[in-house]
Amino acid sequence: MDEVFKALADPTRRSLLDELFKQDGQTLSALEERLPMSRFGVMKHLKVLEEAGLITTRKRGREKLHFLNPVPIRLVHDRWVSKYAEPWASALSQLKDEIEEDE
Amino acid sequence: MDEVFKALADPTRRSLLDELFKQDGQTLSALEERLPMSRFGVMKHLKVLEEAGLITTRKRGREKLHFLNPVPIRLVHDRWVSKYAEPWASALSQLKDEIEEDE
DNA sequence: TTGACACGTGACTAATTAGTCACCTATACT
DNA sequence: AGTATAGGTGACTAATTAGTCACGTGTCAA
Repeated sequence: MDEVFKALADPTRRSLLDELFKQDGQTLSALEERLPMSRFGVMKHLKVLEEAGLITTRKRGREKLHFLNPVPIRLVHDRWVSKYAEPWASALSQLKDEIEEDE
Repeated sequence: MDEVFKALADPTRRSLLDELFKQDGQTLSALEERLPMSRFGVMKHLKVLEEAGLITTRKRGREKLHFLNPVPIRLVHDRWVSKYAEPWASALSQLKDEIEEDE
């Protein structure tokens, strides 16, 4: 769980997920072309994403294909994000309190 | 947005949010007691959370009260998490593919 | 007004992380 | 076989981050 949050903390890794969201199953080389970074940097990020379970991989000959795995994000959503995102109504009352305090 | 993800990446900061979720409006000293960390460490984490907009603060005399703000998490949920969490059905078919591949 | 209390700041150290590179292995193509 | 292509490893540097500490400021209460 912690690994998922840490993996999502980096903008490069989020844009990698975005890339795979646009087109799933891309190779390392394909992903490298789209990022302003060396192949090795991309590799490292992909490794972090894979260890967090956010992507899965499959080998096809000498290529490695990368696939998005929505499961961990779903878990983060269910166990964590929804818990804090739900009190939406209370946010409004809190906003009201803040405005009142400025007076 | 990036600040929110980075703020959520640290387990200490997530547990601070948990603490405020249990009881909103706690002071620095109160939060410090619950964590195995010096006051200064907690202060730093609270600062990160505040700059990400995840908490808001209010002064009461010499105390500083900390309040949970669900808005940024809601934005993360709406703009980002839901995008990846929704393809739940596709996860199942992906799982199926993986099982087949192991054969 | 003295002393205790709650919080804040800047400097510092230690640990983690991002990114690159030289070099290597495995697959493909002719 | 020989060469190009796709990916992998370990070591290294630079940047970021976590955590602590000495010291300072504002507030309360006798």
